[in-house]
Amino acid sequence: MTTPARPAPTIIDVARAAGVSKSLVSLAIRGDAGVSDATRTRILEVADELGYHSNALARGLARGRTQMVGLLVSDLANPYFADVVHGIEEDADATGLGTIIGHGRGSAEVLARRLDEILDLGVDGVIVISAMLDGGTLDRAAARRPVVMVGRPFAPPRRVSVVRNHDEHGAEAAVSHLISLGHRRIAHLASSRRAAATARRDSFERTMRAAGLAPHVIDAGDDGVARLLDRVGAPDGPTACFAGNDRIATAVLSDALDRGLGVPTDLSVVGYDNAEAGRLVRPALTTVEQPREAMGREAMRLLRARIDGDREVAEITLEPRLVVRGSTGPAA
Amino acid sequence: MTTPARPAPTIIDVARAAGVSKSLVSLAIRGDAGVSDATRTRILEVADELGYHSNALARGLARGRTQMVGLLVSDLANPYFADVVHGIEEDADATGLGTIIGHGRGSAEVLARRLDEILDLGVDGVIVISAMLDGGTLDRAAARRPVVMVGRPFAPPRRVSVVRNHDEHGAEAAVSHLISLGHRRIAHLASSRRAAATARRDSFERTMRAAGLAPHVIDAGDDGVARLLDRVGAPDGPTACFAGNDRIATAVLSDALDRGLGVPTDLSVVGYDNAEAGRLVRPALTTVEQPREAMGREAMRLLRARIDGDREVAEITLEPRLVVRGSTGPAA
DNA sequence: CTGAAAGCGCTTACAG
DNA sequence: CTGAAAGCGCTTACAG
Repeated sequence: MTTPARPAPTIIDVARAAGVSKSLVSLAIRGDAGVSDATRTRILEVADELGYHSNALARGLARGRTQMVGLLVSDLANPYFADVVHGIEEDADATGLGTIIGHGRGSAEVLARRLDEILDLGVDGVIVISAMLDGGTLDRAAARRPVVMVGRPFAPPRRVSVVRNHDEHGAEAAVSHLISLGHRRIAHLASSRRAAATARRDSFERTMRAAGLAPHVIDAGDDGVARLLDRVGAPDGPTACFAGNDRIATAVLSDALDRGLGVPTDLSVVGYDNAEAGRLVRPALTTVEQPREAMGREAMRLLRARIDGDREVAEITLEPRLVVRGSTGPAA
Repeated sequence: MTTPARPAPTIIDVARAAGVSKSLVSLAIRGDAGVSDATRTRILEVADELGYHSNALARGLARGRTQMVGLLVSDLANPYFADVVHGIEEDADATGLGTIIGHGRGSAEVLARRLDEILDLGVDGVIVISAMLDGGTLDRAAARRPVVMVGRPFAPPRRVSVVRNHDEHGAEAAVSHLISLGHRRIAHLASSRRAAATARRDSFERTMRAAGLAPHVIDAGDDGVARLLDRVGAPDGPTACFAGNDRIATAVLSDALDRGLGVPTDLSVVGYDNAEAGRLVRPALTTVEQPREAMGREAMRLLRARIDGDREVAEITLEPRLVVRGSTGPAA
């Protein structure tokens, strides 16, 4: 029916209606001391009646600060992001900062574009929850505003603070758990070539060798799950599998059950991430949990410090923990 | 090391460096005709060298348009949103609009706050992917900018366009499927008291009665799943269950298996939403799929029309479809 | 405690 | 094809 035709009331309309100058309205609305209580109350009432909303564009332009931070995520569907964002927003809410989210839809190119758009919008800082962006892109962003990354870059760009989990410790915990259950032929399904995946893989190999066992690594892409399952039950086949993330681990679980293999009787399975799906499947998934909300909170702390003028670039590594459920059991 | 100390170059810096007036720079950057190719090229080169970025705040303030739309979601972790957002962004990308996402974290109050923040930021329109917001809040937003809602409100606010799926048809398809498999004692686990849930429940009851069967409805909250499973196997106990959404359906599945019940031998289960988890669990979940990406695209189409001055408020209902998997089978 | 003035970085008619 | 000027809605010293 109606379009938002009527132009939005401005500070001038409020000033006129309240019979004061526009600077006074500005002060009153921002809660500045030095405006009498009576006047402030009256001005706020008038503003409310008129349906006045402060124009954030004009405010940001005049102040050079928007009190907004941008959150860049590469993939909304991945629940990992939801938890990190939760941690970030808890801190942001408590410190009076607004958050807007930009979404890369799984593409580094789209993500970089969103990053630019959000910087153009004048946010006071940015948290990139993704390891997708290359160093150059991150560094160019960091030249404009403070940038914190949650995740694990290959080489931390000079001007970007990083919050990540200790992938080596997480992988070690997963593999040690399997070894302590008596498994000796353990395969690793590597998730990707990114830094976190590489660290988990390296740690898998080190932990196996330290126990005097031969590490066996399979690339998860290109039918890796099928190739793994083909060998289960063979004389020298694996009795356990450490998957690079929960998505792969749940695929192993589903496909194993579809083949009539028992989990954990024929194959023990460990994932990484503690995704929600791992709690729903049966047997429920043993996995490594990153402290996602804590990572978000730390990232926001670092960003606030940078926004407030701290020049220090930091790197924070948080400890993951093993969550044991039904998908792992004693070796046959 | 370095802070983003150096103030960002403006159109004036570019003008000076290129030896032209600042209005000319503005025209050249926006690709206005009426600037010679040679001049435009030179100006763009200079802008690039200087690392110039157009200030979206200033641009938006001057033009009254930001070419940005706001997307409000109540819960990032729910994959339903990711697909709707995907559809929206496909259209937005193709039509040159940017998108920023505001996140309600499961709270109507937080969501309403984000909605305000994003409107203050001067977006050209808003898509609310949630049925959480009350009519008053939506209507107040619609008084400021065009608003489209994806989901099902109880009473569509006068000024808000709506895109939703046909819950009645979806529920009917689910129940008819069970009836055609020979089930006669079918229970419905109602998910909430919201409009979509109510529509599914009503349709369940109508479909059952039309088939001469007695509808049995259980509130999913408050241990509803346990109360349902307690009765499975009893002489007059249910042999099938239509859950109001996939989250509930997968809980039924997990809990049934934990109790040693067979699915679908002892109990057939149907969900609603086609969430990813339903594909991962075993048996995989039979469910009703909403055309989520299409709903997003339609919402964006409606919003663009409104932004371009169309005053028509529309309501679009898309058809869901049944996805049959392993969790449903013939009645014993 | 209050008001007039300049400025944030851009766009947009309007003259040349 | 190019330049000077006003204005978008706010904030911020600066005088009173």
